[in-house]
Amino acid sequence: MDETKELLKKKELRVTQIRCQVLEAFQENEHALSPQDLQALLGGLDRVSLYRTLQVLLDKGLVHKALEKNTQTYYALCDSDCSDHAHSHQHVHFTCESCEKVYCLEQASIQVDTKGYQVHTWNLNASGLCVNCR
Amino acid sequence: MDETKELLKKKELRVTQIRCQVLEAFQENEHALSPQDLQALLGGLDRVSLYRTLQVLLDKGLVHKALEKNTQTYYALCDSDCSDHAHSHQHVHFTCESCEKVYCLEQASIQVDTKGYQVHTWNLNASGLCVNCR
DNA sequence: TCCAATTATGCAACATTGTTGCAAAAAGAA
DNA sequence: TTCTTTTTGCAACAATGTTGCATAATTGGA
Ligand SMILES: [Mn+2]
Ligand SMILES: [Mn+2]
Ligand SMILES: [Zn+2]
Ligand SMILES: [Zn+2]
Repeated sequence: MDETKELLKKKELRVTQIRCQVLEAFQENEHALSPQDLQALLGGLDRVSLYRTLQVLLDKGLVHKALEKNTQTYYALCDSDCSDHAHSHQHVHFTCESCEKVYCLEQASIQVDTKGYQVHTWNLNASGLCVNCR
Repeated sequence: MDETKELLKKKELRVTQIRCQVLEAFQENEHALSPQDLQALLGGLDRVSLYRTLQVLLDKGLVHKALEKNTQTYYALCDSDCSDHAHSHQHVHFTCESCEKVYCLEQASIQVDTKGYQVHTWNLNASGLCVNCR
């Protein structure tokens, strides 16, 4: 059985064409994807269905929002230990100025002192040159 | 002469009503403002004129984008040493989960190790409780 | 103070992104 | 296959932002 089918069944989601296609697109790309990227990759699929598909994958902890920029939202696959109620995404998101891809840097370490402001979550969007373009 | 008029003249911008109003709104609020906030504060001014005004203030280094989230862009006053070609905004932006205001934390310190990715600029959006709501 | 040149504003129209309601289609269980 | 439930696709709508163009305001100088 397909890997994507397994993912969906584990989350008790129906296996549909669009969900498989979207998950496969993520698996075939190491960088985050915007809804527009997905539309281009998957060839003119319905916008509404795509947004609803992404919402379902978000809700079930299969993808997460990697970057929200300029009305352009990017998504990336979650870690296998993410679930409906426990999304843990305290990692750096990196936009390459050369290839314009958005990467999740799970391994990056960060230390912040916000002096009086009590931080619950943070979202660090860095940009520069990725390992491939450097 | 008004403080806002001086700011505009220093940047060789014409002194107009909408520019003064927008700058005053920023001066009277310690937190960042969205175009929608400004429309509400300044009472139904034209949307197009507001966006063009913000763009001019951006271009001249009078304001900067504090946060871009969910098609909602916030702006805040620059430091006095910002100019057309030298915007320096490597500071933390903080969204309070209680009062929903967006603050610039110039004093916060941050250290990131992105292991192989060469960071030119970064944008840290933290959320939690601000000093007033804590 | 008024004029002329330049710049800024307001309006209409449009673009993009995303959402909602609803009927038709597909998926899953039996 | 057949039935029930869920998902999809379409139309319509909403919010945010942009562009072109005519009108209005600003500024420097007569
Ligand atoms: Mn996740
Ligand atoms: Mn600035
Ligand atoms: Zn790159
Ligand atoms: Zn607060």
